[in-house]
Order: sequence, then C-alpha cells, then structure tokens
Amino acid sequence: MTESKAVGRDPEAVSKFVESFAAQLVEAGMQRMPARVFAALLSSDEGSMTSAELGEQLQISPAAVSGAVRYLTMTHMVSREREPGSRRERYRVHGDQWYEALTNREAILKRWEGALREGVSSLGAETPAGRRMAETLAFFEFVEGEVAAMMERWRVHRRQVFGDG
Amino acid sequence: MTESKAVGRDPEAVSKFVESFAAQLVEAGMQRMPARVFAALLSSDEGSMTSAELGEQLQISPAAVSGAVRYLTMTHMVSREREPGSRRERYRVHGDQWYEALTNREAILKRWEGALREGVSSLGAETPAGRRMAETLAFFEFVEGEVAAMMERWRVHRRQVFGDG
DNA sequence: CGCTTCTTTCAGAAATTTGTGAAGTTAAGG
DNA sequence: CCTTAACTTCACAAATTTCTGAAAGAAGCG
Repeated sequence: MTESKAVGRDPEAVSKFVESFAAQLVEAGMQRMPARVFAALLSSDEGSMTSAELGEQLQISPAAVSGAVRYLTMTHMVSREREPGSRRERYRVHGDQWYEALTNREAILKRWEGALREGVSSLGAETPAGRRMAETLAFFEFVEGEVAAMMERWRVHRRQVFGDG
Repeated sequence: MTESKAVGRDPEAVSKFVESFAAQLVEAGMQRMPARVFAALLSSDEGSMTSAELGEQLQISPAAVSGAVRYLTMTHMVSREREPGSRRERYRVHGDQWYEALTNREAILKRWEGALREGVSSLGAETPAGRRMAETLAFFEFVEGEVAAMMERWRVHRRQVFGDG
C-alpha cells in the first residue's frame, strides 16, 4: 500500500490469475513465455500492454517479451500497434479474434491431411491400414467443414448474448 | 530381401509414412515417442503391435515403448490387450475411438473454464478485463456443447460412407 | 515352486529448450 | 545528422526433458 498511483485493482489478484491461466495454456502445449504474455494481455483492462509493462509484471527480460510476442503475432493471437509518435509498441489481444485463431488450427489439420493422403497411397488404399487411414482422413475433412459452420453459429449466439460489442 | 516371411508391403514405405506422420503430431504438441508409437500402430494392418515389434520398427528401447504406451493409454488413444496365454501384450488403436479421444480435450476445456471463472470473479465482472474473460468463457462453453453434436453428426456421416465397419 | 519371458521403474548421461545479457538495428526528435 | 529510446538478434549458461541400460517386478508354464 501507500504505493504510487491508484491502480483500481489488486495487482496480486491479477498476477495470480495470470499465472494460473498461463499454467493451463502451458499444460495444453503452449510455450511458457507466450502463455504468460498472452494471459497478461487478456487480463489487462485495455486489452493491450507495452513491452515494458509486460516485462515488469512478468519479471522477464525485453528479449523474452520479444520472443513471446513474435510467436503470438505469428499465430494471430495478438496484434501489434505502434503508438503514434513514439517508438513504443503496444501488443493487443483482439477480444474475439484470438479464440478464432485458436480454432484455426486449420493449418495443422491441412498438414495432417496431407500426411494421411500420402499414407493411404503409399500403403495402398485396399490394405486394412490404408482403409483405416482413409477413414481418419475423412474425419479430419469432416471436422474442417464443421468448424467453419460452428464459428458462424457462435457469432450469432455471441451477438444475442453480448451484443455487437 | 530373402528375409524370413513375406511381409506383403514395403517396410521402408511404411517407415517413411510413420516418421512423417509422427513429425506432424509432434509439431502439434505431442511428445516424440508417443507420436511415433501411435503412428506405427495406425499404419499396421492389424491395427495392433507388440512391444517388441514396436521397439524393432522404431529402433527404441523397451523402456521407451513402455513410457509411450503409458501416455497413449492414459489419453485413451490406444488400448492394451493381453494375448491369451502369454506375457506378451498387444497395443491397439481402435480405428474410430482414437480421434474421438482427440476431440475429447474436454478435460482441458473444463480446466480453462475453471481458470476463467476465477478470473472473472477476482478481476470483477464489471471491469473491462472481467467482461472480456466472461466472453471467452462463454465461447468455450459454447464449443463444448457443439463438439458433442458434431461427433454425433460424424457418426451418421461415417456410417453412410464407410458402413458399420 | 522355480524358471523364463515380458514389462515397468529408476538413475543418470545426453540432447534439447529456455531465458538472459550484451551487442546490434531502427526510427523519433532535436 | 546525431542522440537516444525502443525493439530484436545472438551466443551461451542453466534448467528441463528425453531416452537408455540395468535392475526389479509380474505372470505363464513346466
């Protein structure tokens, strides 16, 4: 207490959430730093933070921030913006954009499908193994189509519940 | 060549597929050994292999097989069966069961939801950050319901295309 | 029961990954 | 232009993960 400016919310509570949510992301396969940076952005009121702010809250070096942000922007979970008239950069989580990116493991699906197609033809479409792989392939193709439809339904649902926010 | 029994298929082609498919799984976050073991099982005609067979094809120790199989059974991607009257164990991929397990990241979703709920209440449902997290939470809840319905549609679709196999 | 075959556990060597400090790069502002 | 603030890249030390050999643990079969 008696610390500089009124923050309006308990930094410790924020940090606790950030770390616990990041831990879940890590467990699901995300690297530690991207996970922590992402969780921090998600729990910021503005939905965006500068490199320095991230470094301070998470106690990590500028290099670590840079690496994490590079990953997050590549996967479209975070976007970067320049503050006009400043060398300072802001990293932003786009509210609804990021989980769309999450479901957009489409690239991964595509590669799986490619590998499976190769498997079917190299092992022989008439062999038991080939048939099993053809079915697996069909499943992924099915999922791919369904996900698009699902996201459309989500947008409708979202509008009903949250408005056009 | 001039090797023991007729294998009926090119071991090198099989191995090539196994490694390339395993590589995709690794890239998507699976550990190397589970990925390789799984790919090997998937491309076997019987849909099952013994520990020794796996060790030989993948050139790994029994310990590595054991560890990989433990992971795969825990995640329900593979099941184990005892060959009757033998200490030998067979590991089997259940054709249609395994990708259902894949979509069953339900446990993960549940934990994310738990963490988000905590975030909403600890940061305050009325704060911008709290609202953002509430929306994210709603998304995951939505997805959870949709996935179940999607799998049901898949089973119908599958029956039409592949029969009751 | 004891022998044998298969599987699991465990400690540690080897490889990989991670995060840092420091140097390098870019661009704003005088 | 030169200075300086900010971000990025890079080499390396530290931490973590991964896989193995060896020993221990089950379970069929004589």
